[in-house]
Amino acid sequence: MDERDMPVAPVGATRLQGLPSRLLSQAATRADRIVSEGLATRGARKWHYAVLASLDEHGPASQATLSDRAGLYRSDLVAVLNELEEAAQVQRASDPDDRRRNVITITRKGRTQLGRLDGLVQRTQDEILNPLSAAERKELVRLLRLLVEPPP
Amino acid sequence: MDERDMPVAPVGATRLQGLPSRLLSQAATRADRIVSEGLATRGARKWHYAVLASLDEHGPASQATLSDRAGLYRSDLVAVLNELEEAAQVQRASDPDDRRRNVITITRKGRTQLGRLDGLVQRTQDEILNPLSAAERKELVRLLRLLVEPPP
DNA sequence: CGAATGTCAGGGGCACTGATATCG
DNA sequence: CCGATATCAGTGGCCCTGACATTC
Repeated sequence: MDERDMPVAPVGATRLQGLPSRLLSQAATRADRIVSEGLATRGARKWHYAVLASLDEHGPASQATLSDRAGLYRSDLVAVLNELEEAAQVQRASDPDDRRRNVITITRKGRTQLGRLDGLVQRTQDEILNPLSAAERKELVRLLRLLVEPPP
Repeated sequence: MDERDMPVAPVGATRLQGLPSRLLSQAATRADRIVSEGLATRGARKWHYAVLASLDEHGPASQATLSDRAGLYRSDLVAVLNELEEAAQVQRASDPDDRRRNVITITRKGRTQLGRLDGLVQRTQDEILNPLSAAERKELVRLLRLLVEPPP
């Protein structure tokens, strides 16, 4: 080691390495990369998957409710829906009962795509959680849930 | 609830809500926002803190080693150092022993700023981990470490 | 020569903030 | 009038890649 690089402070004292916010960030970045690479092989990104899954599970919805359910901004949802519509995976129809709204519906093609993505995403989760045992995986999910949705 | 928004599929079946990669992403985003807001009150961003802390703990270093230690790209480090140098928190001097390199050194002002940031960051971590007990916090850090640095 | 270093230019995806026109 | 809805425009920070000149 070069003399200029000799530690001036105790080596074990590294604040950064154990900083929860940093660990979260690094883990999330790694996870996101794995998921994104997987989805990219099917021409999708994570919001495409989230929107399709949300539509499949909860049925047709307006863009506002879809935005709430999937967890992305209404403004960002527009572009995602444009792409999904272009791929004929969703249908965008103006709501006759409330002409401010669009009714978004998943199509047959959308369900087919979702089927492909589901298995794919499941495998990416396995890859991400690979270093953890089954019990540790459950515990991690539990803890993350607490961080994300603080219980009332 | 509007009839158009009634669930068509079983409600508990939500794939998204329990997806580890999504939970990681949401938790990291929330954590990052809290940390960033805190640092912003001192005119800093997270990479400023990481670089200052790294310099303080391991001593002066070239940009390449600093990039490795702090965990950001060399190309992105340049701008961060420009800003830290402008604030007189680090010194950038060309290395006489190897004229390709710069030697980055933390200054007195840099240490002062780091002192302020340290307490601040510590409080943000507490806020982030607020829903967890002490034991749960330790466990979360342990699990995240496993995800980030898979043991050999 | 090959390899490392600092720098710049640029893209991509995402979080987030407005403004605006339309409609209930 | 007030509020919600869809849309557009734009910003900022971050991840990441590629190129380049200089120096070892």
